[in-house]
Amino acid sequence: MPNQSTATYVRVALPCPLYRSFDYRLDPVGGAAPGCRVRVPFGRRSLVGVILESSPRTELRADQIKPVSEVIDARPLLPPDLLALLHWAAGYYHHPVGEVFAQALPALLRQGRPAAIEQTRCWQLSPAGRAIDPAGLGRAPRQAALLAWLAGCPDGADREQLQARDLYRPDALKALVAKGWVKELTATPGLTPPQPGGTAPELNPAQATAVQAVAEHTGYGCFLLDGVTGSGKTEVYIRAIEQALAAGRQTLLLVPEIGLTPQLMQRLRARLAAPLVILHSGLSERERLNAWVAARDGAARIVVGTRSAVFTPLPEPGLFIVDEEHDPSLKQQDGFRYSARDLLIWRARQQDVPILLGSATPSLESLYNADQGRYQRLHLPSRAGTASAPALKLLDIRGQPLREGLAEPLIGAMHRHLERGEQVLLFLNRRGFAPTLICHECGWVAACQRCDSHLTLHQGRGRLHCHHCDASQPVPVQCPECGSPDLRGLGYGTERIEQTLQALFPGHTCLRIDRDSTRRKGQLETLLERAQSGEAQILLGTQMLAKGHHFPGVTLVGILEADQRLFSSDFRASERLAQLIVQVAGRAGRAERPGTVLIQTHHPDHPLLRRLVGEGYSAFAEAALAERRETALPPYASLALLRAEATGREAPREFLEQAHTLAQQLSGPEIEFWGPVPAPMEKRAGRYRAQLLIQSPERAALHRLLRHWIPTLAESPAARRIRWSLDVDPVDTY
DNA sequence: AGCACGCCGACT
DNA sequence: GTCGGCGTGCTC
Repeated sequence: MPNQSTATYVRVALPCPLYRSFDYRLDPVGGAAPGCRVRVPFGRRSLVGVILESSPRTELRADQIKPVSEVIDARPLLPPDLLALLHWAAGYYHHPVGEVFAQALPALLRQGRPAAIEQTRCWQLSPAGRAIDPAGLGRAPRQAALLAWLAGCPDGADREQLQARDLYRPDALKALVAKGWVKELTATPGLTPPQPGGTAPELNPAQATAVQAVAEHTGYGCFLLDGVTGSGKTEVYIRAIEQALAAGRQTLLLVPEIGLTPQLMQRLRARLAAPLVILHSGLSERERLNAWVAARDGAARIVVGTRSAVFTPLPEPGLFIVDEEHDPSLKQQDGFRYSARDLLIWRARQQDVPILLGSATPSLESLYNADQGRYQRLHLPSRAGTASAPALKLLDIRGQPLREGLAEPLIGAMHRHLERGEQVLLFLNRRGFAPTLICHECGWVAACQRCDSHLTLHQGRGRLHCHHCDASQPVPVQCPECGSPDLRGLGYGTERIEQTLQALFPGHTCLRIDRDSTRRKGQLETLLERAQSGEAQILLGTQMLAKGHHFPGVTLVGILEADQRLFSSDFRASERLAQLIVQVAGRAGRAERPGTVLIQTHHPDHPLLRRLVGEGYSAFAEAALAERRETALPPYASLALLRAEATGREAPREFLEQAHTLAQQLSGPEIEFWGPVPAPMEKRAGRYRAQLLIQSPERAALHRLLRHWIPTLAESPAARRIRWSLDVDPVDTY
């Protein structure tokens, strides 16, 4: 080999909030390529970083440079395409490059552990064990508990999983193995073996067209798959994944929250005969590392994960999918505030791979991009099985008598549907009994000490709770101001409506599904099962009920409060409300029995609401986009939001004022500033928050400003005294 | 972020 | 007389 260039210096991304990388000398001259991890001295510490590039030269003097203490990876941990993605993301979101890298890696890799799958012992119920009733093991409660738990783990459970539930008892396990009820095996947890068995339904013409469009496409292309719940998006995903598998390619599927989509996971597992790994927040660090390595080495052919899975390296990518692309949880809401959807689109273009964005209620951004011809729109018009979508109706409750929050026409409709043996779903996005506790004598209201908010009365637990900071206290027996015992709950939460429903419909079972009623593990599943079996006829719930689960027996949906979101200060509020209404509506009905959706409102003349109800989501989106154009808001302008918070009220404002002054010097007339203003809820969890909105019709101009402004800001003394962050393309403004 | 250095209040 | 408060400086 002639003249092999020997890189002597490496540029390293280190996990610290600094907007630059650091150069080190690589002493035993030799191979450490970009993407390898190194351990380096940093100040008085030793850190693990990732090599960004290597070079035979450096601009630093010899005495300014330290040697790499250890090269951790002989071969790059991260492939060049992922380095490029992370580098680009750091630039686009104006976030320190080392922190971006740190976020992208599983914790064990961040700590310098080897990128290797660790086989672990795991325990699985044997067929004999399956026949045993754990309740019969009265004198061996530990063994009984293990049997009961393992019955729910078809793939077995390893030590870490058992320990997490305080079930790990070596003696008990040994005894169960000796009895032949449990098998001990060595396995790679996480890499689920293929076990297909589901049958493929026939595609309707729209589905077939969609699958064909993706299959015939070579290279990058972005497809917006838009169709109501039940129109068969999942089937399109499955067929497209099958095509990718057949071509020897991997698929990456992003979902908003895995815990909320067990039905999707079941279907994928039942249909796809290829190793599949899942990446989500519930995994142990070992499970996460195993899944990551399986994906990177190509052993996993399908990767399903929540937003951070966008950073999973794939040697043979063939298809990217973002399910529920409009969902705000695809955007990280603290620290490195990236949009997993937007990053995956960038990655698709860079890796020349088709990407499918699916939603029954596409984001206005995506609809706009489709209109502009940047995305190809694939429309699934009707529910598979050719039934009409549920009819939406506004229920004008102005001046109407309400029975504990329910209008008479809604109660009447509920009676009619229940009498026909059908189910009813009520949606109220507010848990607890009442959002306010007020003294009937003097008007005193129970307020949170740490937030600008009222405490919510939770009658079941006899406590007052703050839904913003999680503070909790017992309900006072008398007013702390005037001593009156007459304290009353004002307004309605799910707990209270549940009580009302039990009184109004004594012959029917009501299930309340919210964060309070599903706190314990497995409770959500139990409740959903009781709902789907028809054991309960009335389902009442919050946001939790709006995602993922379909209730074919439900023919009437009531949305109890739509109004608060109509007049929110957040410019995305009406988009969110429309998405929520359509998503909730989509929970109901089946082919032969389309549902009805009644929306209680004090504003039946609200133009966007009327548009949604009268003409559907697309028409709503068109009107909402026109409004965005007039007000120069996304997607017709680019936004960034600088947030600041501190324990004092003044410090965040002062920091933002300084930042504002600096930014005005750095920018031209094409940039507009709004603020600094206090956040809509200024005090939250004991901290005062303020924000400065930066707006520009030109994305490039906005980014030119941010590129100079943010690193300068980070070094300013004021920045040390407060907590601050930059949100590029914010999804909400509080 | 960490971690050290550095100069001012209440404690053995 | 010290222990320790957090301001501020630096990290190849």
